[in-house]
Amino acid sequence: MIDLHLLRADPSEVTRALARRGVDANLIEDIVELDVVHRSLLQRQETLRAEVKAISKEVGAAKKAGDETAAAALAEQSRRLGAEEREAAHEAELAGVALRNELLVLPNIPSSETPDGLGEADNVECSRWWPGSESGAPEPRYEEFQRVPHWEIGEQLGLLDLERAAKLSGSMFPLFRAQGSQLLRALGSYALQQHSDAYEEIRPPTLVLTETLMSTGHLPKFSDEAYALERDGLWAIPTAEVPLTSMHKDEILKEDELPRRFTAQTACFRREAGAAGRDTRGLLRLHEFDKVELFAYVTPDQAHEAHMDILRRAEQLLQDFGLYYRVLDLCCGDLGGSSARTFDLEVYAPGCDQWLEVSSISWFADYQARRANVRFRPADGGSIQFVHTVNGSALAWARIWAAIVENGRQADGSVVLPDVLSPYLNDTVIPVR
RNA sequence: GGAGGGAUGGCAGAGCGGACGAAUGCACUGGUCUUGAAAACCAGCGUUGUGAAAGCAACCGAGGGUUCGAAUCCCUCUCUCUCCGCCA
Repeated sequence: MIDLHLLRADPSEVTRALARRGVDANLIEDIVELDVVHRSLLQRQETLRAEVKAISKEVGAAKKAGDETAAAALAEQSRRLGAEEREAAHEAELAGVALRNELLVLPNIPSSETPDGLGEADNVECSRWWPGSESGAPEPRYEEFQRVPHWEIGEQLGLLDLERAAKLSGSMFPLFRAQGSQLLRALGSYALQQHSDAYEEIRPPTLVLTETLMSTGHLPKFSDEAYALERDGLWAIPTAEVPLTSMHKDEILKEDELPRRFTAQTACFRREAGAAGRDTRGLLRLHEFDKVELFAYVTPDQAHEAHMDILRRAEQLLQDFGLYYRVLDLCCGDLGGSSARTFDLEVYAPGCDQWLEVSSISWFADYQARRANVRFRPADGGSIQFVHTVNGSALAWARIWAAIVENGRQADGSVVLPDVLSPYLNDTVIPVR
């Protein structure tokens, strides 16, 4: 949610900023008008309420003085005003709900640093890395034996059983086997261990309340994207960002306990409703996948550094795995609705010859914190304000799994895994069967 | 799932129709005293909405109701504690 005060104070500035991501100016005008109406209704109600309270006091005084006639007359007057107040309250309530509903679907204001642009094609590539790139090695070239997609390798070596997965859950659900499953576990363990120096490890619930999914901005706008358990009023989380953002819901933190950093690995569930038919092979797009998330509540001053820390850590993991990747600075048009600025990390998978998005690292300013009502008390005694939130994947494992397996394929068909994973594996070589 | 108890300010805990935004204690902040600290004493000490301000309004788990008036009475829900049942 963006700040209503900001909208009141400078509607044209908000309109200009949101136009960068294609929001219609009329929508903002409507909200400003609704706000004026809402406040005047609220004021009318509160005035009536104050009168009722004042007269009620007089009733008590009159009764105490033994003047029953006066008391009855005052009570009658108060009753009439009370009826009026209820009516006013109802109107104010309706206006308030309408205002809130409009505000909830309004996206965040993009950072001034976020590049202009309307779609994917306008994202800015900031950097590329590949093994040896620091010391001037040329961009990687791939051997013919690395040009085998992971779903074929997975089947050949008994690492992946998508056919049986479909039998259980339908398409786009993975089933890892043997060393394939171990690789997945190793990836998660390695990452959580790497982050444990500064990020508290959390294992949150995977099913959450509607309001929890509201806080991050996934609802109300994107309900088609999430799995719902209607009978119980619960939603399957699309990312650990969701429970982490609401962990301190309705709390006021102390400035000196910020930043608070968390890391969590969870299953992530996505209906991928709008993506029917796209990237459906193998592990490219799944309804369920495991992901380690990095998250922090910060002060506005700490936000930039915290955002960069997550980016650095995600990149470090990719470098540890020796993967060829690029960093994209998402333009306004491709930015998620809650985000002010986002970097995407894409890994090159030689077997399917595609860049795979494996991380999305975002600064939300106070947009999510306002929805989740997470605030902090400044150390200098200033007034309470909303925290900022930042988060990013480090990393989304299914696609990393695919990239590692395709990269590591040897001429004989076996697969060599990154050395850094050896403490978590029996063997870093997956042999031909 | 069944029976019973509970939910009040940072914490503990009183209040159980009008004088309650809420006693008291602890914690915290400022002051006096002291070379400094402790103790003692004095003062202050929640959040939100609205407003230029004074002020007005809301908040005693949440939502609804009764009443001229609700922290206080009634209903529903949530969470929690104890006991029973079931279960990884």
